[in-house]
Amino acid sequence: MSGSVNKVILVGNLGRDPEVRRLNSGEPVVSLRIATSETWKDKNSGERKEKTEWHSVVIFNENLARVAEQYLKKGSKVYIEGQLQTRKWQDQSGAEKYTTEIVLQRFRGELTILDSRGSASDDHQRGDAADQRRADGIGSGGGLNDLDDDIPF
Amino acid sequence: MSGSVNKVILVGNLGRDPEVRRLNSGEPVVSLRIATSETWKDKNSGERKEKTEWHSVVIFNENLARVAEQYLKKGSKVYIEGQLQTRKWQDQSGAEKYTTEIVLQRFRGELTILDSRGSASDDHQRGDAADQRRADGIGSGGGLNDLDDDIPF
Amino acid sequence: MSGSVNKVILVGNLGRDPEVRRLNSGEPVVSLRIATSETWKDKNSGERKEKTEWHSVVIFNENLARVAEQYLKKGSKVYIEGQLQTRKWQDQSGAEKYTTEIVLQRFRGELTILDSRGSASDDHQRGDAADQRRADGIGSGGGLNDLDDDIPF
Amino acid sequence: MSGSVNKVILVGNLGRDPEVRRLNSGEPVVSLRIATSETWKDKNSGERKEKTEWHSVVIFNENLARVAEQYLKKGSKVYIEGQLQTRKWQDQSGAEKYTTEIVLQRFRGELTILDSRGSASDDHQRGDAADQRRADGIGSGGGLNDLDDDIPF
DNA sequence: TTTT
DNA sequence: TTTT
Repeated sequence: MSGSVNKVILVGNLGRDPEVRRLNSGEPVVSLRIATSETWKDKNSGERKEKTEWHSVVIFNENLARVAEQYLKKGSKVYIEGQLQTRKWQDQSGAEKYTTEIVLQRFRGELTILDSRGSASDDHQRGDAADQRRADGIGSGGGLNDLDDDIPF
Repeated sequence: MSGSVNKVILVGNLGRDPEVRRLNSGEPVVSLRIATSETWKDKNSGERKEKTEWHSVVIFNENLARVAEQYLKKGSKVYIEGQLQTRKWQDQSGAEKYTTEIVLQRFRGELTILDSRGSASDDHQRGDAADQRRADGIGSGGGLNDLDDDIPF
Repeated sequence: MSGSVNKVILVGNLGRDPEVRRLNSGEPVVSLRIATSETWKDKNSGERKEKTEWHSVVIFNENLARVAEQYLKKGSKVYIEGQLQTRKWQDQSGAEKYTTEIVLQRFRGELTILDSRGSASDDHQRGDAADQRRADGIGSGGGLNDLDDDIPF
Repeated sequence: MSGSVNKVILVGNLGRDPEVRRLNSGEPVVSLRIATSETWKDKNSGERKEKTEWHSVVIFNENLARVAEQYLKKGSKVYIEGQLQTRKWQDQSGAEKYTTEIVLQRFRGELTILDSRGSASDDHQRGDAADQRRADGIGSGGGLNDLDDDIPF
């Protein structure tokens, strides 16, 4: 159809470390599990309530997949832009299932890291400045190198 | 979690007429089935290809539900803004299923009619100017009345 | 700054035909003037009111510039995605002026044509099917050709 | 015009503390100055470059204005959703000027605080957990009170 | 199941 | 004027 738009914008936190698969071509495909949540105060009880929604994100965009692999981990806060896609599959019993994912296709979508720590629940979180510069993708010093051209943030 | 965003933006066409349920309170809840699609030219075969994605939209926002009920029908083109929500349910065999929908909560979301054919809930779609003005929500003449205050487009 | 987003989404109509300039490289740069408007009913007078906002859009994205040049004209309805940019300039008297535009940079932004007529106020609007297919970018028949690979809708 | 959308989405940092004016009605109107920026590596020189864009945001939405007043300050990172609006005015010499702003109208727009330092209107930014919970709008303990119902994050 |  |  001409004239259609299919866009999802999420700001949320990773519930676990990114999962990386490789295509036959060697390109990484990264899956993220992202939580968004809303809080409100119940009109009746006066209690503060919270509802969390979990989103499955799949990154085929090669540059963004590499950024996700290198810089994201459990707890990271990200801005994500992708499109909705529903896949049909069969579980082990042969039952039909549908899964809806936010997909960042090749050359499409956006990913922006919103925290400068890079991590929340990491045991080994180093806080030194060099590490920080790497995590923010602005390190031009030694080491980041071939990824450096593509860092989109 | 503080600081999260969960937003879907769709521009697409209705695959069928809106479905209207009533809450116990009498408020309408409208379900839409919306198609978005992409076309591209296959690099190898040179063929033009198309992939259509179907989206389930549920409108709890009362004003927008009434607009959807009155003005949308199969084929209508709309701009929709809502949030992702995944529901768990059981089919008749007791198997667990998940369905992801774009939800327009009470007082939230947006719906804008993008074609000017518009007017629905009507077997006799007239093309006259008055009808058009109603379909565009700018009719101030007789008849539209109590909905008139709320028309969001 | 790491972690920033600058995004504008417009759905509106062209107030005049696109203006096309050429860079030294020969690439087209297309400027659009787009109207969005809101209508509401005045609480006191009960009158229906309307306010129109005009937006200046500049398309550096080469593929989208060519689509705009070929398919858009006064009255066309479009979905546009770009970023805000404010330019400082001097008028003939030397006074400082600022202009804020929605810019679609090279390889960035989106443009989707939302009407299938392509035009509103054209004297020569042909309505034949072939013309229609071209206007919607899905014509694979004769003539569209070298643009055909890039048509983004 | 029916069927239009005018939406701006920003993620950026405040360049200075919010400015608060009061309407005759006593409602606060808050102005923000927000920076977004892009960095890239120059193809030729290999240098890392950065371009910052500054945005003027005006919040008429009463709840969001109060949140901005209470929780934002220079350096805060926010997600903002509003609409473009261009105002004409005259400088002291009588020259015509235009200013384009991102406006959050009454009952419209969104504001989400993205950093957890957050808490403002306070010279003594404490880092304790209770303070953090308030800054994140999830504090249900004593003290936040009348704003508490409206906190949108 | 839409639209082109 | 921010942020990295």
